[in-house]
Amino acid sequence: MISLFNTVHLLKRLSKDIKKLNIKKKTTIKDIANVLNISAAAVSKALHDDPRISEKTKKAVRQVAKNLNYQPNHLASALRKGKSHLVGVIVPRTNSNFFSSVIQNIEQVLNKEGYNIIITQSNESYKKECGNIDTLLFTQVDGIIASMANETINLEYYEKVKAKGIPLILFDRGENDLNVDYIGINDYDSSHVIVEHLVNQGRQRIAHIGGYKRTRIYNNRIRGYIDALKKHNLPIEPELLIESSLTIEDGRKKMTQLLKLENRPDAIYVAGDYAALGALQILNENKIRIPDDIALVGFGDEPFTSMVTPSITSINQHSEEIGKQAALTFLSYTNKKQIKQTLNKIILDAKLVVRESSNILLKTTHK
Amino acid sequence: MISLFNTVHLLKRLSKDIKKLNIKKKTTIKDIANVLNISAAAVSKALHDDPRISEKTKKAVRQVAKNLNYQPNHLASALRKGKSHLVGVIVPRTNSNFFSSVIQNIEQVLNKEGYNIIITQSNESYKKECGNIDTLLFTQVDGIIASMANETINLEYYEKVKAKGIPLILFDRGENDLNVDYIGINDYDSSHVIVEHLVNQGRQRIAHIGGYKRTRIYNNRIRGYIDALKKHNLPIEPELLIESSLTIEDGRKKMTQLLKLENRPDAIYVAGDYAALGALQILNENKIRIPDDIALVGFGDEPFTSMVTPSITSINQHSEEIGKQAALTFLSYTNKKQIKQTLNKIILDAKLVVRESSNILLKTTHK
DNA sequence: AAGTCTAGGTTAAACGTTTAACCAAAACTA
DNA sequence: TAGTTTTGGTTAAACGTTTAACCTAGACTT
Repeated sequence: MISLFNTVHLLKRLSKDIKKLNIKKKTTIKDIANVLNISAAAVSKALHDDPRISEKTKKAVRQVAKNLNYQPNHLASALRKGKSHLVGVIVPRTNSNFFSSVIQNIEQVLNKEGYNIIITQSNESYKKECGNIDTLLFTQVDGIIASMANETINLEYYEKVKAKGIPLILFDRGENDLNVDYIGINDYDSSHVIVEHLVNQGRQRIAHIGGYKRTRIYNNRIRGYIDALKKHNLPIEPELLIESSLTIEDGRKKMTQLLKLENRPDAIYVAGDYAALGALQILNENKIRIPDDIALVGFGDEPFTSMVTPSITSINQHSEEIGKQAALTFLSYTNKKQIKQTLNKIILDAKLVVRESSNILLKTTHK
Repeated sequence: MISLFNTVHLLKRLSKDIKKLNIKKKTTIKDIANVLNISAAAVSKALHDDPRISEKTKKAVRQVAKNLNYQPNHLASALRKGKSHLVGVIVPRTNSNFFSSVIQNIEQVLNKEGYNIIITQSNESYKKECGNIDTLLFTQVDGIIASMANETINLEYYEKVKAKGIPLILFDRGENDLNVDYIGINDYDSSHVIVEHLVNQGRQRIAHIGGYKRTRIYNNRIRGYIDALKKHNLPIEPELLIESSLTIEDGRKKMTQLLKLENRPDAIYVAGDYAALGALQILNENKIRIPDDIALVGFGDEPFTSMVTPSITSINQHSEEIGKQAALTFLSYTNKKQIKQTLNKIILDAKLVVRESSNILLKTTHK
């Protein structure tokens, strides 16, 4: 009996020892503690520069940590502290200069503070977006920075995030009803700037291919367009105001539609660069001179606006600034223990980048 | 004395109770256990469909979990199991159709298996890339899928990943020396396909604006270009083979350089779409007819290749397939306990997408 | 000399799961 | 009927940190 017991016991010990030898276990705080003959707690404190640990010990700990190639186990500390130091980011797609630039800037700011980001794409689908939110909550992110899908109307899922008590920050595509922080550009004013520019170029019949009215930002652009026309005493004609999904294809379709009008516009303001590109293609294909016959203005300042012929005038949305501000807004919550969203709307002024498609002087110039 | 003790004790209890009441603590496995009067372990097993738990109990557990809105704490299970279920992805930038599409497909495949991805960008900088790797290792990712920066020559950091014993999978930009899995297209063959196409179009002097020779994929494209010329008995002239950083600007520069030649080429094969765009701009600005005077072929099938005038023939790199295969390759390691990278190179055949810039017949056609 | 600080730690519990090892009762076996 | 399986769990330890609470030796007071 004893012998059997001993054998079993021995085997157990043996397997444990083998494990120790074979699998190069990652070094932990305990390993450091063992080497220095102090407690693990002391090591933890030393690494966090706690005032109750002597400078001598701290130095020793740091040295041994380096020697053993110690990498703190982020999961353990996250579990203990109840914070994952992960921030979720939801965008319609990364494959757009605007979003990828925003993300890059969010990352830059957050990395400095020890946060990492998890990027997810909604592909403009509400369903996918809900899935993204679930995934992020499951991963225990400490906050979510999002730009909503075009489709999203139901805010239930976002309320869920708020209910969890983790900070939620929206940018570009947001909703006032949610009562959370928002960073974006002044869409209403941008329309004014564009109309003003076109009027200065001598245009009188300005059409607008806008986004979905139900999406707040596009609605603002439409309102801005209308008010700006009023301001300049230009007629507001329903046939010149078209709602679009703003894809390339739809841009082509809506432009074709405008060309069929008896009284054609002499300028088109498109609420998105991709649709503006579609419009440009149709104009080119129909040998309509840009901007001589019809001027064209897009929105978003996507890189391709300067690549196509003629290059397209567009609105720069300050993606860098938006990303930075979004990250900073998140960080402003991390200190406070009691999370209480105090509304914080940051509205940036957009910048018009004038290119060939709306400026006759630029047309003939070639670098 | 007793009274003081009691007071202190009471205060402690009180504060604990207040905490319980006030802060809506997330429901844990224990809460479910309490409700059902079973052990936490049983709940855990029930949720994982362990055969040793009765169907009745499982149902009850699932029901209570739902009622209490239970969300498993990913950090805790990750800590316990030693896996974070996070996969790191490193790309030069997300702001390119190729990479963003690869990422999207990686995500799709991994999400299904319960993995999330952390995307980081190197911006083609070796230094940033090292930082990315450190960050990912710190976050305890279970694996890394990467496409290396142009700059990267020193493989020390990647060796570090291998040393940690976590799977490393490279795509597009990889290095044979690392001896890890790789998924990419056949660059050498792609060059053959392109040259073949141009020869079929009657071209005799084919130039190549290539990438850096030290980067394996660009080197392969160059070798393919040379061998294909040989195969068709076309002369190999050093002045027609140019090394470039493949940015738009450099594309412009190198194209300008080619136009200065006494004996101009009648076709240009550019190893990247952005540089091809730069070349296109120069050709357009110089009123050189494309493809009549000079045909143009790019590489990468970026969306803008079909947006510009004329549209640019290019090579589609199967980003979807690359992403999927990379994810699947990672997953193939997650089952095995002993991680032993068994070389697994997946080389896909690329597809030539012929557009106006290299096909006279298409030139006049408009959809 | 007795009391009080202070420096520099130590101890032990906790974060929420998972899992190896154990166990009691019921059901089967021969 | 005694022994063996099976069923359906339970217990307790472990993952690596953090942190509140405690401790001790020496220095400082008065």
